[in-house]
Amino acid sequence: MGQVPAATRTLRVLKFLAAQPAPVSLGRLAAACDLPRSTAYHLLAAMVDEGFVVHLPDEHRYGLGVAAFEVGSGFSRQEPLQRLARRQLADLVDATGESAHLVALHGRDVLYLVEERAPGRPPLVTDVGVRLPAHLTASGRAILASLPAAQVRALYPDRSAFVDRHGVGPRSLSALRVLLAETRQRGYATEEGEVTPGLASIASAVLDHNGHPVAGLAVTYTPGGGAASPDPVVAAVRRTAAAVSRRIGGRTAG
Amino acid sequence: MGQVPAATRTLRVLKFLAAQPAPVSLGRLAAACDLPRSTAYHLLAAMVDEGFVVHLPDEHRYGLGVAAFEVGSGFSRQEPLQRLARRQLADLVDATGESAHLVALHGRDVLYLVEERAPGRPPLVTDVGVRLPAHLTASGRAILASLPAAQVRALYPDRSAFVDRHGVGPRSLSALRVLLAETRQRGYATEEGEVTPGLASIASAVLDHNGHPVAGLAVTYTPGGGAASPDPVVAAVRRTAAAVSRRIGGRTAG
DNA sequence: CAGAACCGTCTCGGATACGAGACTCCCCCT
DNA sequence: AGGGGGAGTCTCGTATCCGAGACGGTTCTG
Repeated sequence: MGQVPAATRTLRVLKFLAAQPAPVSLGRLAAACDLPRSTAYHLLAAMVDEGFVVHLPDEHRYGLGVAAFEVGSGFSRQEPLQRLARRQLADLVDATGESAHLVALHGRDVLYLVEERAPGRPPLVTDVGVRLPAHLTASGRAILASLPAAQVRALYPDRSAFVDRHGVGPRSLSALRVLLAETRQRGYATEEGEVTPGLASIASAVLDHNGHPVAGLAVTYTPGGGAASPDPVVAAVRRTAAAVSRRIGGRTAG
Repeated sequence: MGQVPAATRTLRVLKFLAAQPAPVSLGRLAAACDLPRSTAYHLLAAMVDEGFVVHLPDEHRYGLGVAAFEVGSGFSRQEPLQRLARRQLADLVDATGESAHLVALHGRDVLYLVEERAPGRPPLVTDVGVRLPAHLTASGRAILASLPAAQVRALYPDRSAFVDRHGVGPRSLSALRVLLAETRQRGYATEEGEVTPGLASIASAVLDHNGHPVAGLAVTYTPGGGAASPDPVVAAVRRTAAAVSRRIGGRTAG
């Protein structure tokens, strides 16, 4: 648990609360975060004081407070990932002649953070701020492939999680697992026509310093559309993802 | 600092980072949060591990990480305040026959969280998700009036912070201070035609258990428009705000 | 080139924060 | 009524986390 248990636990509690659809009781929280009861009270009291948690006395529940919201929008305002990746994405576009983008995983969706369009390329459905189902996009698959299996399972508890856009793509957890295993084996993620018919993508994950994915980075192109073999694109995408990973002190994938 | 210093400090660091327009150096952070340097490293290491902070090694800066974003959107998903206040707002609308809403302060803006329209009343410019300058709205003024003076000053560092919509409203920090002092004296906040000409509002703040405002609650009406004196509305607004405050374990204002 | 300023890492001893546990309410069962 | 489960609060001793400080590296700056 590192060197600052109280801090780590506080953050874990925050993440746990953020993952809940509704405020939870202290019992569930303590159990889920593996906290002694008295410690849970200490922590929650501090979090309430700082406005990160609201206590709902007559429901015996704890929910997220407005400070949590402020922190979240602070991320959007600072755009640390955008700041880091924009230049590298532009270089990638120059090198490949194709459009590139950066996404973050958000629940089961990918959220487009940066988009660099190649001149003379068709506009994409994607745009900054747009969300798409992660399991259908190359960048989403790159992220999912770097997650522990347990987390993927938690994200996709049943078949209803597998929406599709054009009748293609995985429809079950086992199908997704096969896809992600192939992705890891291959060393990069792909998608062909599953987001937009006629367009394909190649993606790789940006990893932080303990190998957890923080973003996905992809190039979208028209397969067979005059472009040469995708091999140089693959190399460029992987190189760029590794470069961005390095800039956040992360490991380089694979 | 309560009983769990490490947790409290972690949260303070998060709030500080969230308030910065760009990633900051460790020196500035340690100074601003009044942390010993080595402690700051301990904390940041834990926060980086949990994904709440990104370290940008070649800029010597620390910024918010994706976990911060997830926590923020967790608040939006849970809607703890909305959950608490919706019913009370509906009762308020029934009692007054006027439209009512709940807002949170976000930077210098108020963000509309819940809106209950009274039947047969004109639609408002406000709608859930809309932002308006806090110093022009009644609910924003109610919140600002409950904040320590130092925080108000920090929010409005210079005249450029004072945008206006219809040429009315405070244009300087001192004018705002007078307005807020009047508000405190009066016991509730008002606004007349500063958001939309021809409409006025009466508001009161929702306070948490240490008296900090977490939301503002207002009724909007047409002044002199056939309605009786605003006194019963004032009483109803204050009663509702106190009721919501109580539901989050807060103090009742005044 | 010297010096200052800052960043990141590490060590280690003392103050203290954390966790076991006891206690009280309150609510929901039979 | 009696019993059980869970919430909230408090105490207290000790294992352990925090902070002073030293060290090395790098970047400015005069």
